[in-house]
Amino acid sequence: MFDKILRYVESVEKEAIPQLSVNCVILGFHEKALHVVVNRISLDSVHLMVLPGGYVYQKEDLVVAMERIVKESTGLEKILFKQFAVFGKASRSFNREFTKSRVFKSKADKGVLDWFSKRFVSVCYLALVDYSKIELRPTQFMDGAQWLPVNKLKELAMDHSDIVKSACESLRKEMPYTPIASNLLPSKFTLPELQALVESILGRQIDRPNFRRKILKTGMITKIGSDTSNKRRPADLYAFKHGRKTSLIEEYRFGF
Amino acid sequence: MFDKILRYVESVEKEAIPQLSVNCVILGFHEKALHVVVNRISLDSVHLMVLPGGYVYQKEDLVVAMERIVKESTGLEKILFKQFAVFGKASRSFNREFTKSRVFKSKADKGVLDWFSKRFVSVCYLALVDYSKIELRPTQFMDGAQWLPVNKLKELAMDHSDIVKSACESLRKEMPYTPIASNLLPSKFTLPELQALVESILGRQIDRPNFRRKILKTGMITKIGSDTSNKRRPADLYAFKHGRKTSLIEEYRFGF
DNA sequence: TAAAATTTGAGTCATTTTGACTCAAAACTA
DNA sequence: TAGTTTTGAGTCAAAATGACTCAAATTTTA
Repeated sequence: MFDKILRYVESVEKEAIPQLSVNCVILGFHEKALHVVVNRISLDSVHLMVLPGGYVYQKEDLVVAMERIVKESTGLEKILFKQFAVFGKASRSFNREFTKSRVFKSKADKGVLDWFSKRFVSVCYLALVDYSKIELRPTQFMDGAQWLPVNKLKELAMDHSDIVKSACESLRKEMPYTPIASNLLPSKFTLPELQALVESILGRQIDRPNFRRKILKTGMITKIGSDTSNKRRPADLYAFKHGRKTSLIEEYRFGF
Repeated sequence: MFDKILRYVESVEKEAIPQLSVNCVILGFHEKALHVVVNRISLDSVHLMVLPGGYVYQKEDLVVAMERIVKESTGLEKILFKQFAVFGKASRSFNREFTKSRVFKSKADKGVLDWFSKRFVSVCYLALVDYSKIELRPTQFMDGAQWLPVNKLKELAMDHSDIVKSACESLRKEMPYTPIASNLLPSKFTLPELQALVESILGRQIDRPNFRRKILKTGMITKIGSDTSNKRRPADLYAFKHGRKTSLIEEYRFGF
């Protein structure tokens, strides 16, 4: 069991930059809450919750590695992303996860222990995707990715919980400058939906009439029809004027 | 000549994370312009202009490596810094600098060529320092660091010019949220001095009376006396209320 | 030595933006 | 049909903004 993984890891390592990894905080918006894609690694009865990530191949651009990793987990290409942090403490390895587990203790051979003790520097990206367009894919040695709401996030392995926190911080900071939301919503949406998204990113409530006034004045969205609705009074439908973005460009300024 | 360098590099490499480097964009403010610290590597008659940088040792935190590099070039500790980008294209090496130079072509042995062809992923930090407190130090194999104004920057080696540009972009974005300036100015300064700094970061002029009004309303600075002056009407002296910062915390909000 | 020029500090004012509201319309509920 | 919920539209006082003018303090120059 461990042998198989170890052989796989070692074969990948040969073509990759050693001790360097990419981790992706893939964020989507669902039921009025930000969600993040988390993978579960199962080794016998031990389960590690980790962010999607991996090595960077020698002949692969860093960004291409990131896009490959996002595609592996979500199937999506041409996503909006941002490099927001690098985690690189000297003590940064899976060693703690390894040694605190009895299963690892008993069954592990030296090779696995070595790999789990290896120091990694991780370049972290956040990726914003349309929740409704995703079909999560199990990847090799991962028994299924899943969406978890970021605010009620369980403990992830190593420092991956910190990475998610840092990603949300970064998103919140970027918010006032960019039409970020266009990548987290379906192409057609209502103002209340957009407001719920902005509120969940900023982490605070916004007065509804004021939100409407401000967001419309930026000129970043256009009304494209009515209705769709389900409950109560039908809401107007809007779309971002320039569609989805794949890079963060300062175009509009607004602050809440 | 090359042998000596090669032996040095190889000895460092053994204790360091391979193919990973840290580069620092050390910024200071002088004569109404942002300046950046640049090192000159001389190998025979070939001169490379590069940003201060280096390896990360296996037992060294990433941030500690960055601080070590800044200290090597400027002598300063406890500086304000920010990780702002990672440069990691697959083609990223000094190979071009190597092959385009006749001196390298004729004299180089295989070891040097190999090192210069090695792909590096560089984690980039910007560091904000008080220009007046710096004494630039020559480091090993570097014949002297120097301050260069960022807007009339000559071509640096590899992609280091792009790194500087990216750093300035990042600084401009951070500006409205943080008392950044406190680390780029002497502890006592006049409002016109502060304004010149802010203008050089934002890259545009600001109305003087309006600047005064806004900056005072944030409450981040206090008047601590008069005069010092040199020319014309003496200006009031100010200091940042909470001194210098070593981390970027959102405390004040203002936008120009 | 007085007038001019330069730099800094202080103030005005119309316009815009903001934040906290109310109110009505359109649907569903019961 | 009355009540509830959700969305869209509007009001209004206070604050912020941008474009100004003007006076004070100093040096320059004539």
